[in-house]
Amino acid sequence: MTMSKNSILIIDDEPQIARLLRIALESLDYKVNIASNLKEGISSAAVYPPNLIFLDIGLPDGSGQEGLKRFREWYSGPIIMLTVLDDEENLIQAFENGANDYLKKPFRIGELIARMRSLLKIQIQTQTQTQTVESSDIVIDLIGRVVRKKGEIIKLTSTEYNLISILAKNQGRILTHSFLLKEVWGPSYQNESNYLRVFFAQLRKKLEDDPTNPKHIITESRIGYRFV
Amino acid sequence: MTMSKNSILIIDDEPQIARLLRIALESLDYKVNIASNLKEGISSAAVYPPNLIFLDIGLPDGSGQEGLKRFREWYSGPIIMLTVLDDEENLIQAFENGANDYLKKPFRIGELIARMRSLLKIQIQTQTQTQTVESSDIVIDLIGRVVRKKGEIIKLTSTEYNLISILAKNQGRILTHSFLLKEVWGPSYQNESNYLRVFFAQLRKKLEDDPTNPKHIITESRIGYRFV
DNA sequence: AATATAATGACAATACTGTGACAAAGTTCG
DNA sequence: CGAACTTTGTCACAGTATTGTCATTATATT
Repeated sequence: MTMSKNSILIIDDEPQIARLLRIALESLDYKVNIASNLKEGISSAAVYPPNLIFLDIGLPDGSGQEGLKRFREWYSGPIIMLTVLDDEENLIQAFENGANDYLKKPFRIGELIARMRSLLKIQIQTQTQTQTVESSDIVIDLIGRVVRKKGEIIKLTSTEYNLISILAKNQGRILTHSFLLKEVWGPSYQNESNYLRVFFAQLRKKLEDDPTNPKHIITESRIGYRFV
Repeated sequence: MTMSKNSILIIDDEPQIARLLRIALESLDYKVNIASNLKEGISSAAVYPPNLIFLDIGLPDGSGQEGLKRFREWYSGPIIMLTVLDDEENLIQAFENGANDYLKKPFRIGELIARMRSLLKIQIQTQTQTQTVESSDIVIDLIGRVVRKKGEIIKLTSTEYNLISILAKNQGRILTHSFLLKEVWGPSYQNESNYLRVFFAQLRKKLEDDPTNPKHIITESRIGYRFV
């Protein structure tokens, strides 16, 4: 398996910082690439997309904020900004531009690694990629919270939408009753499986051509439901 | 019970902090709930799951770290820890326990909101690994609880799936009658080996090309069954 | 107050499991 | 080698648990 889950790109023009990071990260088995300016960083990431980027704000060939925006046009992984400026304005700007964290130099290496790991665990959802799930004539727009059938917008209540969106995000998988109840109603509702019956009936009435013969919302008896 | 997109739960025993946050967040149209201890916070979240939680580490009724762990048993949304301690050890522990950010009091409200928004944009990954067991044309997705044969989903009942999944997890190994009965039906069914006969017959009918000549579900006479 | 949405309970329809009877295959032993 | 025995496979049916449906009440939302 050559696809590593742990490739990190560092874009920083201060060699001591870059070296310090490389040593720390490589000792934890991360693969580290270093770029000393934005142009180099972008082309490195284009050739070999890393799983996470450290981006210095004070780069010689352009502001890091600009670089951040340019990365966000196509790069959806986590980006951690590094900076000597402790300027709230700058920090807010960075988050607005799509940064996932913002660390002030000098940073504590333990903190940096903890924050990096936390970001590697989660999945970044960028504004650019319109996350939709499609199944024949049904399209679920997870960002717009809109469900269409044959192009027509189907009006769903909030609970109905919450339910179908979880199913859609896990298309093809069976989701158990208790999981669905936990996700939509909260952990204290895990035995109220009649809620599911009622709401899936409504969803099928709205989404299926023949609600008595569902082709999308499939029940898996004694287990749960599945969306195909 | 409605699930607005912007409900925030604050768990903090300092009323001034909670009030400050409430004012700031409500002015941005977030719905704010406040709990002054862990127990209250957990039950509030259980009844009305928020989209993000602020959790103070220094709570009166138990360490915030403990609370964090308890939340992470079921709550998958973002959690931001608040603390007066600037202790790296504590911070690392928090991230290991599943925190998504860690802010030191007194915090700057602009920074707090920028970090909160950044977390609300992303989606915490819900165990989206995909453990599968394959055997020529049969693929068993252990997380999705789905079995495919030549790509087609084969509809299995819950008992059928329980049985085949145990076999799949122990691919190649012989599993005894009593072991299988114990695992699927419970320890008091260890002599009901006719159950196995019936259910394996059904599985073979669904999964084997020629059920009378099984190539995957193999009988080991007088011992048990095996999946290859 | 009017409307929309959610929760609840009762009942019918359906799917699944358990059960026993018997057939087929495999094993033991004279 | 073949009869007696043990184990495994097959089938159909009944009992049971789960699911779908509907009507009604509670709760939010406007």
